[in-house]
Amino acid sequence: MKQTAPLQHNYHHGDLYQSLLLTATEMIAEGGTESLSMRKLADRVGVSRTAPYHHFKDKNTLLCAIAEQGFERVETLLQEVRTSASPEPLATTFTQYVHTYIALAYQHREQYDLMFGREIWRNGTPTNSLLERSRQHFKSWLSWIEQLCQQNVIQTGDSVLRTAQVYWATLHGLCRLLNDGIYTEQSQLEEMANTAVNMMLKHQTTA
Amino acid sequence: MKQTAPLQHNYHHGDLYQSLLLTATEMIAEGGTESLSMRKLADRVGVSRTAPYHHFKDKNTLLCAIAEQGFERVETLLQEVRTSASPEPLATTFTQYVHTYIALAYQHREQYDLMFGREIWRNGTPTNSLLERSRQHFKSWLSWIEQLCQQNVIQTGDSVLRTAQVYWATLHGLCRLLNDGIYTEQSQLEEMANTAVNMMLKHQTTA
DNA sequence: CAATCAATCTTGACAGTGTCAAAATATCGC
DNA sequence: GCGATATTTTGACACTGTCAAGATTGATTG
Repeated sequence: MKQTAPLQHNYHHGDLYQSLLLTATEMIAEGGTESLSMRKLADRVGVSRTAPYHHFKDKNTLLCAIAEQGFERVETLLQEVRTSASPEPLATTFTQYVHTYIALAYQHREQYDLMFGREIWRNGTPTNSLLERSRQHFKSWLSWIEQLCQQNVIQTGDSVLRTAQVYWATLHGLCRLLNDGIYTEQSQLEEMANTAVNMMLKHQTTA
Repeated sequence: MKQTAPLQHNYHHGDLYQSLLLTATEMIAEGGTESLSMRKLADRVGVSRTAPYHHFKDKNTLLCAIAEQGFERVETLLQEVRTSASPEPLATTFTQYVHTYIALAYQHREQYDLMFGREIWRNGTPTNSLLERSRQHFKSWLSWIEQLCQQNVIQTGDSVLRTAQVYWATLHGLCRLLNDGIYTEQSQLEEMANTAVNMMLKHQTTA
């Protein structure tokens, strides 16, 4: 509420909340979720072990906040792609999105793992805020697939919902396969993305 | 080497190796990888904390052994399906395999997560034995996809390798989506599997 | 300005983890 | 039975998340 408060050190540390979020994201990017301990984080930020607990109830809550930012990023990407009045045909736009999505997941692999990993969704408890944002993102995706179906870019005999689920699963599966380094490497990324797009767009085509 | 040794307690404990493997698998099935600690495992088997370390160098090694058994299971499934001289058309066989695979992944969800999760593939170090077996399984999958391509059950303009990778990614993505409880529930499993199969089999069909 | 109150941060503590080193024990080949 | 070897145990260490109690700081009110 106070906007005129002097920046920096308006309290003990300043904006510790943001500082924690930022540093934690860095640490995760460097060495994954496991390399992030609340104690090391506090150390790196320069506060005592338990200081973070006044800004994040849990380690889980902190992780949820980071995951949430990841969802914001992909949501932004999706919206940008959808609203960009590109002269390209919609199929091309879709293809580009797939490539960008996979590239993004690879670029922020650790955060991506966090977004969909068991750390939050199985062990931990997703924050309401995170739940909402992730659901909203899937709705955006669903809505786009619906549009693509209506405009005959995607032709499927199955329901839009199922199609959206399976298509996203394909995308997600590719990302995991890549991120986990199983059966493949990043160099094959482009080709695999193209193959995936072919599979999706030519799904039940009659010509 | 000794086959005639009296069963049970031929040493301190008996066949501790197998006992550990079995109990650990149980514990994982019950509460996931995180609920398995070396100490609790030792407790449950009835030995001291560090006894397991004479049979498994690491917790990592133990986990790899469990994951390996998972790969053995799916490999067995794949071989059975392929060699069963079914009167059904190959497309039907493929569809059945997809359903069974997903069902299996769901039934042994924690073990499945272990097989492909970051616990082993990122944090830990996959055992040579595990590496080999997982690679061999992908080869089997690749070989099947190749066969299906040759017999025109799958029609794709892309390379067999890329097709196999993307198809497996789709399958895997579905399993994760399901296992992690993101965007979907098990009740939608059948339909989603069908949608996925449709997408794969009608990939670039001309009729 | 002084006093109160709440927000923030620190120190101490606890139970839990993986795993190494050294000591104890049991089994087997001779 | 003896010595070697495989197996198990006890003790210890550094690390984790997080709770409770106390100390410090900032904002608020009189």
